[in-house]
Amino acid sequence: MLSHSTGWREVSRAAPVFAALGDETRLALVARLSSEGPLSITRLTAGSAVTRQAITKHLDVLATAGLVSDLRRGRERIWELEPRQMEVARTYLEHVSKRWDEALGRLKKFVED
Amino acid sequence: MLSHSTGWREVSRAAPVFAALGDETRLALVARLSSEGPLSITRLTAGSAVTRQAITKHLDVLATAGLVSDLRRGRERIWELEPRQMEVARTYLEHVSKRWDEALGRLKKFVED
DNA sequence: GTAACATGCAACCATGGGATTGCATAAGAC
DNA sequence: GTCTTATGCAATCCCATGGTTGCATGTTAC
Repeated sequence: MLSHSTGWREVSRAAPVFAALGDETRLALVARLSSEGPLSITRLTAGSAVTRQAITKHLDVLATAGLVSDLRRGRERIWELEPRQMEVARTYLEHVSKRWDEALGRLKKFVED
Repeated sequence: MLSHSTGWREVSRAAPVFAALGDETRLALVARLSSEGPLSITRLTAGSAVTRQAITKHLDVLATAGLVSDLRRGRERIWELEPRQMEVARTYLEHVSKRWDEALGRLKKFVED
């Protein structure tokens, strides 16, 4: 993909975040962490249908996207939400919506003239 | 995955939308459609590095997620943004952030008591 | 009607992603 | 010290996905 006028920098920053959120299991993990607060891997696994290892991999994906972070407490590993990174995705959507409205405005003006 | 107390319905609705947005090529398509307005397949292909067929497939993915819609104009197929579906993703992120804040609030109260 | 253009359809290929199983290691509990 | 619990690591499997090429079909232009 060539560098394009339409904010390519933003695209390549936001896409991985969306990709990380674009899986039901991961989105459910984000939901649980947001409502129940920081949780260990085994606790997160207990509420899910898949294996602990699968959950671990999903958490790694979320961590790579900057959506969660971990800290060690004794023998367990606690994961918590990193809501700042979700802002990247949210503002991106707002940005797109806004430009779309502007495009509609231009079209309307064009038709009227 | 078991039906869980944490808004599973919402999760399974929002995940496909995030998944559709989680690809650089597709996100770039969304960006172009938002800034330039409705465009045909060939026009969209012209600004991209991949094949027309690849672009078509990506548009199909976006359409399945409800993010774009198409209409025929003569021999060409015009694609335009469907910003309503992006609201689903945006409100989901807001929802998660809000619950996270509440969780922090509960934690703070717990520590203080 | 014929040429050029826009798109559709189908087969194919390579890679990555989601999930599993089995075993190893580290840290509390007693 | 031993047992149990929480996690890490690695190999493996299956399938979805992103991309391609080649050819067919429909539509506009002249």
